[in-house]
Amino acid sequence: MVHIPSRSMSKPDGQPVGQVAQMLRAAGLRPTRQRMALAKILFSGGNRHVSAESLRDEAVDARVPVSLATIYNTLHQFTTAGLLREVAVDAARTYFDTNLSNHHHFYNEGSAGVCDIPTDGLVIENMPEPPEGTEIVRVDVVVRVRPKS
Amino acid sequence: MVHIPSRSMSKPDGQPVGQVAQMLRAAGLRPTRQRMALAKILFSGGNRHVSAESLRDEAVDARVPVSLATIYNTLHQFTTAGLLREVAVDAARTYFDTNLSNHHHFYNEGSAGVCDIPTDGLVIENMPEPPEGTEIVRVDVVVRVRPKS
DNA sequence: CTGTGTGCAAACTCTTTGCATAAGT
DNA sequence: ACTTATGCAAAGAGTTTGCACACAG
Repeated sequence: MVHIPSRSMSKPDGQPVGQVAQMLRAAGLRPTRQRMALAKILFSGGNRHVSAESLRDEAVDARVPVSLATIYNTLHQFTTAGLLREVAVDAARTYFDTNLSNHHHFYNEGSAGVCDIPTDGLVIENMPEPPEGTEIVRVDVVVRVRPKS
Repeated sequence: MVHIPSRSMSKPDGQPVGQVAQMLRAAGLRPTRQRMALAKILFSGGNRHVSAESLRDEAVDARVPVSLATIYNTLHQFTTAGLLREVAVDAARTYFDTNLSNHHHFYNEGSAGVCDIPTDGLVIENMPEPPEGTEIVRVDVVVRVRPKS
C-alpha cells in the first residue's frame, strides 16, 4: 500500500487539511464529517440558496448521512460564523444564501425559488432615517415574481 | 323600551348596515359577528401591523369571543379579498398590514415590531428585468433595524 | 330553513431540544 | 482522555383542518 498525498486527506495525526477544513477552523468550528460535507455542498458551486430540506435532499443524494437536526444546527452555526446569510422571503420556510455580498433577491412565488439580483442592478435612494434609538442592520429587497400567465 | 337608531345597528330585518358591514359585503364576505369585530379592530385606527396572536390579544381585550382558528381564517380571507396585505419580514411570524398602498417597512429585530416607511421616503432605481417567463408581482423592501447599543 | 361561519381540538409543518452515543483534537 | 458534535425522538411554535353546532340571510 502506497501513500498518495492529497489536499483533502488527513495528515499523519489525522487532522484534515483541506480548504474546507481550514474554512471551518477559521470560523471556529471543528471540521467534522457532517460540517465538511455540508460545507462542500454549499460552497463548491456558485451562489446557492438552500432551505433546510433542500440541503438535506442534497446530502442524501451525496450519500452523506446527516440528520435534519444537524442540518438546522449547521446552517445556524454557519450563519452565526458569517459563512451564510439568512434570507426572509417566505414565512413558511427559511432560506440561507451563500452569497454574503450586498445584494437582493427575486422570489418566484410559483416555484418557491430564490435567486440573486446583482448589486449593480438595483439602487435605493432617499433612504429614510430609522426610528429613534435604532440603527439600520441591513436592507433587504425582495422582488416577488410569478410565472407569466 | 324605545328604539334608538344607530349607524351600526341592525335594520328591522336584522341586516347590519354599518360601514364595516358594507365593506365586508363589498368584499364578498358575510358580515358575521367575528368578522365585524376584527374588521373594526383592524380598520378603525391608522395603519396597523398585526400578527394572528396580537390580533387575538386585542380581540380578547375588546371582549370579543373569537377563536384563534377564526383569527387565522379571517386574516387570510381579508387578505384574499384585498383588505389586507401579508408582509414577510420574519420567518417566525406572519404579519398582516392594513396599509394597502405601495410602501415599505422597518422591522425592529429587537422588539419584532413592524412600521411603515412612507412611499416617498425611498426610491428604487435601475430595477432589473425579472427572470424569463416571470412577471413582477411586487417589490418588498425591509429595512432591518435594531436598538442602538 | 339552508348554507356558510365558528369553535374546539387534533393534525400538520417546520424547527428546536435533551440526552445517550460517536467523533474530533 | 476530554470535549464537542451528532442522531434520534420527542417537544415546541405557529398554522391549518375536520366536524358538530350556531348564526346570517
